[in-house]
Parts: sequence; C-alpha cells; structure tokens
Amino acid sequence: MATDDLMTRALETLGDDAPLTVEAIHSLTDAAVVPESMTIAEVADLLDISAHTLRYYERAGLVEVARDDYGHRVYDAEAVRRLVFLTRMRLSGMPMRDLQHYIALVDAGQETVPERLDMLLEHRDTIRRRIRELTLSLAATEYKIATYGGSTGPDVQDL
Amino acid sequence: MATDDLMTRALETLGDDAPLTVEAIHSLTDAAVVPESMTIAEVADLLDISAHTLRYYERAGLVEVARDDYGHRVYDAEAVRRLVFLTRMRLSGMPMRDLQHYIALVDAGQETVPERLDMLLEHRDTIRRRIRELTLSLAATEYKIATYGGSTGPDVQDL
DNA sequence: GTTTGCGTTCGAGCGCGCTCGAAGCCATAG
DNA sequence: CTATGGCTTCGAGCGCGCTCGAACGCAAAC
Repeated sequence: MATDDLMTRALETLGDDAPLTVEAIHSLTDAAVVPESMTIAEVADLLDISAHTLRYYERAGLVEVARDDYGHRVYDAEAVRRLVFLTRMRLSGMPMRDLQHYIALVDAGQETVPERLDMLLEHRDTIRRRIRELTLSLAATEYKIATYGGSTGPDVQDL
Repeated sequence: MATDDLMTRALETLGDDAPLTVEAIHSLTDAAVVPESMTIAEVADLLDISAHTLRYYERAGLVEVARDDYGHRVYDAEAVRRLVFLTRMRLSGMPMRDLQHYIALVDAGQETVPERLDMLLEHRDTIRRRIRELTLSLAATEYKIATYGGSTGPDVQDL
C-alpha cells in the first residue's frame, strides 16, 4: 500500500488551486498517521524514502529510535511525527546541517523556542524566494515554448 | 558593477505579484545584454556564476567559446544568450545531463525541434510540480510558525 | 625589470545527501 | 532442516555540480 508519498497525497487532496488555509494544512498534518509504533519498512513506505535513508537520519542524530527484542527498530508515534516534519523540511530544501541544528535546539528544551522560530521564519522566506524564482523560470520556459519556431522576438535562435 | 544576478534583477523588476505576461518576460530576456563580445569575467559577473563554472560548462560541451590572440575566451552575443538560457535552466533545476542532451539537439539542427520542445514541456511540468510542492511546504511551515508555542492542534509537540 | 592582475590548462578534491555491499542474526514457510 | 526474507551494523562509494590549486603566459603599471 501507499504507492504515493505524503507530498503526492497532499497535493492530490488539495486541488491545484486550493486556498491552502491553516485548516487545510491541519487536516493534512495528522491525517493517516495513527499507529502506536511502526517498523522501518512501514515508515519508509509512509514517507517514500528508503530504509537506508531512515538509518542515515538516525545516524545523523535527527531522531532516536528504540529497538525491539531482536534489535529491530521500533518507530513510535513521536519519532514518526518528527520524521514527517524532517522529510517535509528536506523536501522544501532545508539542508541536513540546519535540520541537525534545529533538532539539537528541540532536544535542548523550551528556552530554544525563539531560535527555532527564527529558523522557521528564515526557512519560510527561503521557500518564498525559491517559489518566486521558479515562477519566473516557469514564465521564461513558457515564453520559450510559446515562441519556439515562430518568428517572434529574439529568442528564436537555435536554443 | 552588477552586484545582483539576472534572477535577482528580474525579480526586482517584476513586482512580487506581477502578472508575468509574455511581454514582461520578453522585456527581461533581452534587457541589458547588448555587447558584441564579453570577457569571462564580464559574463561571470552578468550571470552571477564563477569563471570556474563558465569554464566547466564549456568543458561539459554546453557552449563553444572563441579565443583571442592571447588565448583568452571571447564570449560573443550568441554564447552569452545561450549561457543566459543555460543558467536559467540550471537555476530552475534542470540537470546538467539534460542540458547536455538539449544542447546536443540544438547543435544537431532544426529537425530536432520537436524533441527540444518535448524537453521544455517536460521541464515546465517539473517546475510546476516543484512550485506546488513548495507552496505546500510553505503553508506547512507557516502553519507551524503560527501554532508554535500556542496550544492549537497536534503540532504543538517539541518540534 | 619586477610586480600585479587577469587569463590559461589540467586534474584533483569537496560538500551534500544519500546509496550500497558485506557479513551476520532471527523467524517463519515449505 | 534449510531456505527465504527482512532486519542489523559498519564503512565505503557514488552522482552531482561545482570548486580549487598548481604552474604558467602575457600585459600594463610602477
């Protein structure tokens, strides 16, 4: 099951031009994720990342995962929630370095909340800028497509 | 001069919520770039990439550049236009591999136009999807920011 | 005439984020 | 009883896109 990852499902849930309200996001955030504990394969499937990557994240200090009697990883709900957050941040371009710092702050306690908020605000701005860049690139690409082979404008050269 | 790269200047030219019409893009495309020929330093400055990267692109077969009597690179208008295109594609996430293929098609002549168009269409879709992903991530980040430290919803945990 | 500065070629190295292979443990299926 | 399959650890390797250093050439400035 779960041939699509969280992001894909989320994009399908909200139509392409949905308002993306706080409520809509809220509904995504805790949808589907219920289990008390999960295996590495289940989490990998849920997040559409490899078990290798999950182990790598753990090695990198991003999440702690308990073991069962056989030494196998047991992901509890908190670990899964954290990994959902982490993969979302990764997908939106936050570097591992920053995530490690962020998680260190989380583990350091409540007094780091302001700094964490700062990181999120900065990341928000980064995403916004990236969206603007991509929007511009999209327009340029569409312009090129529209004028390709025609005789409109200076972009007609062989590119 | 030119402390800002093309993208930054473009983003400033068009307001954040400009319509991004074909005309607006057109005006960006050939703005500023006039010189008959440019040095590597000038092109690097124009595109906000390093001279190292420009040489790398040339080595990669993305562009041919003539030399002057001293063996120094002389970028003619066509090379510069191509590099503008290439950097725009790189910035919007097209892999080097694909650009090499695209350029090979360009150099192969007019009969490759359909395939080139296919590549552009596919890239357009890639950008669109990426924008949707980022928009969702942005909303999730804003949601997290908005609810941070508050007692609203399930995301209040220490993340 | 030497210093400064900008260019050249070539090949190696790096940062990032995985990705993989080897060797081994355990449990269930046939 | 022996496969098969999924998990474990550990460390190495990889693909991408640069990025850099070394050794050198040439020219205009001092």
